[in-house]
Amino acid sequence: MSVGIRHDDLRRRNRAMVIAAVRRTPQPSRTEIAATTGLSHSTISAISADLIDEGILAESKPNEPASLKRGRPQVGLGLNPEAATVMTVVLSLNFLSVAVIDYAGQVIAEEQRRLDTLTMSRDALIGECVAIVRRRLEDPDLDIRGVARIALAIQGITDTDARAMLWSPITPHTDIAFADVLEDEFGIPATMENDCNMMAVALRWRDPRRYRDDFIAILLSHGIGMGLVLKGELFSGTHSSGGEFGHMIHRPNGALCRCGRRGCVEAYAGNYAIWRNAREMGEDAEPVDVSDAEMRVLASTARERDGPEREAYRKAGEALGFGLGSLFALIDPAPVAMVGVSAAAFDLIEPALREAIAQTAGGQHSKSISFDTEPNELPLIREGCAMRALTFVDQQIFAPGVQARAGAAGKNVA
Amino acid sequence: MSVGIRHDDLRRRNRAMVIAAVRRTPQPSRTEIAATTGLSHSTISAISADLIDEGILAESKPNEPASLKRGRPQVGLGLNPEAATVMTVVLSLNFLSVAVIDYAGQVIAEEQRRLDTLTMSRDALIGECVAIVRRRLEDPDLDIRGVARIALAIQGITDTDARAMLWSPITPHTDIAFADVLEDEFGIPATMENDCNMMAVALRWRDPRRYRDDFIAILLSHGIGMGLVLKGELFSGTHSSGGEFGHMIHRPNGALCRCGRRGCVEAYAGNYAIWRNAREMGEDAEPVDVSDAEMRVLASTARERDGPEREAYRKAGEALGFGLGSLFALIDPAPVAMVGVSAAAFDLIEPALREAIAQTAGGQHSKSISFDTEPNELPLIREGCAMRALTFVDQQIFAPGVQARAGAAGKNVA
DNA sequence: CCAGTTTTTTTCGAGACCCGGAATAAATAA
DNA sequence: TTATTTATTCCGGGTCTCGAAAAAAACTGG
Repeated sequence: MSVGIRHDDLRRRNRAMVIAAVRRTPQPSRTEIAATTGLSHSTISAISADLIDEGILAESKPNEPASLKRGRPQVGLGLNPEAATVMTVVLSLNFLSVAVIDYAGQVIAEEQRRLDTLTMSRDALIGECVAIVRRRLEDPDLDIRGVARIALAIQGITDTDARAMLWSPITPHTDIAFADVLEDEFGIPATMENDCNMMAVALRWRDPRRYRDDFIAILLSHGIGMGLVLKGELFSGTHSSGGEFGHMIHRPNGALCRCGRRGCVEAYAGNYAIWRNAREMGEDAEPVDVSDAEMRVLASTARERDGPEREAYRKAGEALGFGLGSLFALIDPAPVAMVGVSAAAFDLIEPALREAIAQTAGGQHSKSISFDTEPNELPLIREGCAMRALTFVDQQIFAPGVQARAGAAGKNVA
Repeated sequence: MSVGIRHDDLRRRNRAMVIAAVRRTPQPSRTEIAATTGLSHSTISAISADLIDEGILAESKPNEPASLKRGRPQVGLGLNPEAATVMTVVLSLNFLSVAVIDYAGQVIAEEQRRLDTLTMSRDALIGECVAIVRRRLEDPDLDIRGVARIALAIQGITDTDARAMLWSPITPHTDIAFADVLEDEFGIPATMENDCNMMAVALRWRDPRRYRDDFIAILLSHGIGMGLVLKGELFSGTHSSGGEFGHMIHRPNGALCRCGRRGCVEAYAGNYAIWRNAREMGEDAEPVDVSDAEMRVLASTARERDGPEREAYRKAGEALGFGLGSLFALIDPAPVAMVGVSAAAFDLIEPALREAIAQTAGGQHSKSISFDTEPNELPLIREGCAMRALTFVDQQIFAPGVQARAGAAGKNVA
């Protein structure tokens, strides 16, 4: 049941909109902001004066007088880097990394650590996360007046409220409320995000032209994950982070998947699936970890000669193609970004993928569907987390009067 | 790029909210409205006074003084039936039906017609629609001061802007901009809706408890269609009405589908698919029309004895189950309503469906997924159209200041 | 170099809206 | 009849946005 707009909401929303406009565009002038938001010049003037007073925005120095135009030169507004700080925590297989980011989005400190996530106890895993955050918070080199928000990303399924990890391939433990743990420990609002969703968020900030309102980010790694932006909003399931593209059914009762079921897309296109097909181990072979280096060797072998390696990539392409076809039947085609180590082998995957997709209802214009590749997922995930945390700060801290707690409240704007 | 909230938007939105509150609840008092919208009593009082002045709302007579409570009795507000009129046009296989609905949602006139949609020329089909609308508009018995909006529903794919039918199984013609045709002809705003989406809208109005924020309506008829509500909003594709559940891939290179491709869910669960399996005609048999009566006979045969009929329903259940499993992998499980003639045979479908869904990632709690059945789709579609048209009137006509044109503007609130 | 032109930004007054609290209205209970 | 309770309206105050006008800050050109 949607709620009425109270009078004081008005200013709050318009403030948030101004901040968002400044974050989106490099150095917008007040006039530009007025144009994009549709508000009057006077309003923008008043709001930006407030924001500058509060130290959230700053006028940029007229260092570039390359105006060339006639009238009064417009003065650009920028985010004040010192207005706030956020922290990102990315937890992936055997790897934990945190970064401290200033309000303008620059990394000001980071730390990375290898650990054995698969065998660690639940408490040890949580403990490592808490410890690494604490080390960054207490770093004497840094004058962190206060971290305003922490965004964690993990490979796996998270809940809709962005509080907890429900299930993850990197650890045998389930239902860990990381967000609550960090909030209780440090008193800083935190959210728990899905890695592929963060990839999608990052892609949108990196290239808003290509990744605007509707697009798909697919992680081709050990498992297959997806982040989906529809109508400008990050898509999530009704209870969980959803978008488990890798576990759509490709062939009923087909190959054994890491999730224990059969016939999932991942059971044909995940690293372990490509590996066992290339080694002709059979579709029921127990999923094993394959290093990125091994996958790269596999890909070059497949490029060199026609053999089981090439066939394995073909099968992966087929599974991805039919899966995408089914997805497109539901949401219509959209630009796709392939991310992760197997994205570097997309040349081996693409032919079979396109052939499969052309046989589906969603693939009617399969020629026009465009794919982009990005072999390295980690930087994307970190960037996405940073933007997500900063966006929360924009909306909640600097546009006061709204209840905190992420997820439901914050309308998943990517 | 979202736009700022201007000062005059505020009243407009809050007016729309009050109207929505009155439409949702039977006879809410001003106090109740204040509670549900979160606005103050004074504001609600002012807005409702305006709306009553304008003839949009009306105070209900205190015909039921069954107050039982102590203080001043609350006076209920209701929609003034004469405030406006809308028209629904439902176009299905060989059948055209229109209804005139008052502002309170009561049918005040209707007309139905059989026609041979499959063989009609494009112009004849459009002509019939225009003619039947014209007859209702010019009906001398009716004092229609003006129809404020027309909602058309058609079986098939429509575009995101709700202007045109892109493809439909009921006619060989494609890309008919019905909404534009009617707007040009009568000067009344019109939208073109997908039949299954309207089913979902209607279900939500009929039973808001069960069908609240997330649910699925599946049409089991000649073809398989779906209407999907996620997070309280009607789901649509990026370009088309989307949600083509029937054309998700069940078995790559499997049975021949009406759409010309192979292995779609519909090729196992559509009426024609069940029919050809029951008759053991093979999966490549050309799809044929099967009457509802014939399907009912088939279902009772399947109930009586174990044979190809029962096996056909089992296969349908399996396809629907794996399809739902894939869908649930993407959106998480949600309540499902099965609508249409084969919903009456859901007892034959359900066992295989549940078995299949249990083998998928989305079906983890398959026991708890609840199915409801409704054998008759037409009344649902009509109701959905009526509510859709009325909601548009609520938002656009009576809360002025917003650009007309449906689709994009009107945020698909179900 | 200074007045005119152009463009951006700020200022100011007016109007609209919402809110809280007080006042009023309309019923029941005693 | 009076007290009590609940619903609705009225009123004063505060805040917001807007449009128009003024001010600011450049450039242009004689």
